[in-house]
Amino acid sequence: MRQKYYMTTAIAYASGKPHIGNTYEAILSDSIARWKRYEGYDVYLQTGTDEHGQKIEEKAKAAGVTPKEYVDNVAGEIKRIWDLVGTSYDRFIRTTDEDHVRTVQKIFKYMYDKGDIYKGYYEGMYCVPCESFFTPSQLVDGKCPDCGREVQPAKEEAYFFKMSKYADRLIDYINTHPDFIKPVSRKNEMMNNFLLPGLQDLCVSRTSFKWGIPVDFDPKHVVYVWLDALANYITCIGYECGGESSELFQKLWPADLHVIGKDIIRFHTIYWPIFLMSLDLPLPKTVFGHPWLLQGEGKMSKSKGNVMYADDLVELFGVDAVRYYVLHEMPYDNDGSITWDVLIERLNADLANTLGNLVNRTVAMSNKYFGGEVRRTDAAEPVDDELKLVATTAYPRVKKAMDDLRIADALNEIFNIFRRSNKYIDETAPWVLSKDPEKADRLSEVLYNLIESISIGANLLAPFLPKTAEHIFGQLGTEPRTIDSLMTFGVYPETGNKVAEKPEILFARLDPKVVMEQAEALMAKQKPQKPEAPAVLPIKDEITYDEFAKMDLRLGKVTACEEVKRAKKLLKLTIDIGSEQRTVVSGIKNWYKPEDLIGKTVVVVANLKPVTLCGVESHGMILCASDPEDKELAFVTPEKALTPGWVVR
RNA sequence: CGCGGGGUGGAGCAGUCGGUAGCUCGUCGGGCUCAUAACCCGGAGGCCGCAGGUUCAAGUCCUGCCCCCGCAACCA
Repeated sequence: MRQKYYMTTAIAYASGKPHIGNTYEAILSDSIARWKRYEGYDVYLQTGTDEHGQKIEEKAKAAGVTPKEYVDNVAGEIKRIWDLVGTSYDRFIRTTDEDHVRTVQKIFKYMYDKGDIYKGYYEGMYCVPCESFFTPSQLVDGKCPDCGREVQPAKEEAYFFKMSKYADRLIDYINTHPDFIKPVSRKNEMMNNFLLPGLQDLCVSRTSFKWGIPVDFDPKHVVYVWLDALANYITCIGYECGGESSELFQKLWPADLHVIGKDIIRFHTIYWPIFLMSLDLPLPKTVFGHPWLLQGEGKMSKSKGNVMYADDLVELFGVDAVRYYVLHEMPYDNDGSITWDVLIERLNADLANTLGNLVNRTVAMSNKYFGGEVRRTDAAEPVDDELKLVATTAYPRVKKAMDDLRIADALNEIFNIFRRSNKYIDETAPWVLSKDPEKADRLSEVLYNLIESISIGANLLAPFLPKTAEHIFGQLGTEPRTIDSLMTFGVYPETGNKVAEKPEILFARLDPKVVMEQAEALMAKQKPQKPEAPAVLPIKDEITYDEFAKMDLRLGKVTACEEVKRAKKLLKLTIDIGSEQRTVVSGIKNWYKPEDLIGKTVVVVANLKPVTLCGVESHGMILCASDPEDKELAFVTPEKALTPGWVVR
């Protein structure tokens, strides 16, 4: 019986259309899955969408549709893109699927009955985008410690999970299972930052919004999205909480590999294992946190107008070109990057020149010299040995790279066959052999060696570029073969086989000029709304004198000034306003050095409500003049030296 | 000391156990003509961020420092 291999992608958050960086995970996982299948495993690949949460509820509201309508639309889009890039998943789960919802409710109840979840009362600060609560001590400068955005005070009755109960077991598991977290650098991060300092109990329910899985025995609560989302890995294959799980589940669990982005490692290596322990289920074998695909230097974002989408790329270059690029360009531990010019260069150099041209010239020669008939003659020469060696040792090398999840290295190993083959053509110079009728056997052997080498390469390539591999098989007049046969040279029929009559272009060379024009057209579509900052800002709405008179402006003299630590733009000023020394924080570090300001007389808004900025309380603000884009800035100062405390009006 | 990632020939990256610094692209020169102006060979080009230290030997280990990038963060 074949050994099972259960692997998953993270389910994609259905808040918007995924870009090529998100799509990378599907392509990566699919390639691993196809590779494992080729190796003989009985692979089950799971993917899907994560569809609950306050953020989606809000997005739907903004779009004027129900949350369900909203996620139906986005999930459809995600599935379409996953299909487009050829993801060979066995199930595409949605967290709104009925079976998932039901099982999550049971899981919640089970944990509650077991005492791992208890009801409490939550008082704290809530960050909407992160869907997380924080205690005041966890906040950073009064902001969300994860994303840094505004948090709102919130109190709610809530359910908590006793994380601490399982922490020791988890630490022990991580320490005794070196393959659990990959790459290892992430493991240290988790240990040092979360586990060793001590885990806090996790709030696992919400009452502040509705779009989630209701807790069935207390329906004003919905299940925390992460508990909901993570559970997909077991609900998807038929886990039955407290009952008889499906055969599929019995066979597949525990998962062999969770492929996830490096940003959600914490959820997968801490919370998820602990939830599983609570359910008395074994833990997944490996969690692989892959790096991100960045656009050039920076992250892709709609506001930058630099987002690249898989469907656009596929339309321009074809599926396999896109797959090749993202797989090849992604280092193991560092973030990869995608830009239009590197994309063009890669595709031309590797796919068109090295691979496409190789297949083309080989097929062309075979037709030209032997009418396409392939025949092995055993007219071997020492020069053949190295080619054969490269071809027959490629599989173990690729396997090693794949076992380490180093996909880019694996591809490189495969391309070494093609590079070596091109060189072999030069070494043997078939066009010279063809001129001598005596050398027909040798010529035939040379072409056989090439065709066999390319076949081996194409077989290895199939998990990564399935369509291309098929295309090559068609060109060579052969079929996929078993993985073990790749270590034997000479599996291609020794006689009686024919290659395609006319070589077909595998990958056409791209003209950078043309492609860049298309690219710019695409990018331009993204940012239609880009209002140029006007030279002069419009005048604000009228106010009454009384409203103006509420402001208390005073002259103040700067007596001390220093930088605010951890802040890039802030200076902390101490200002004598006659009656007292005021501390004012101002975002003018880019324009002034602290020592420049000491002794200056400035205008202070003296009755402004104090706020805390980067941990420093600012009581008042100083008046500055600047252009609309804040390129130039100067504080306002009286034309004559006057006494601090005097009123400005 | 907010978090994280880096500094290696023009660009992008590899460098596992410390032992002659490699790969892809580009560039220059040459070759070939089967092929998609493609393919093959060769050259140039590196104080491996800086400074100390350990060592027979350091890109690799230790200490300190500098710089870059992403995220976050407040411009009251």
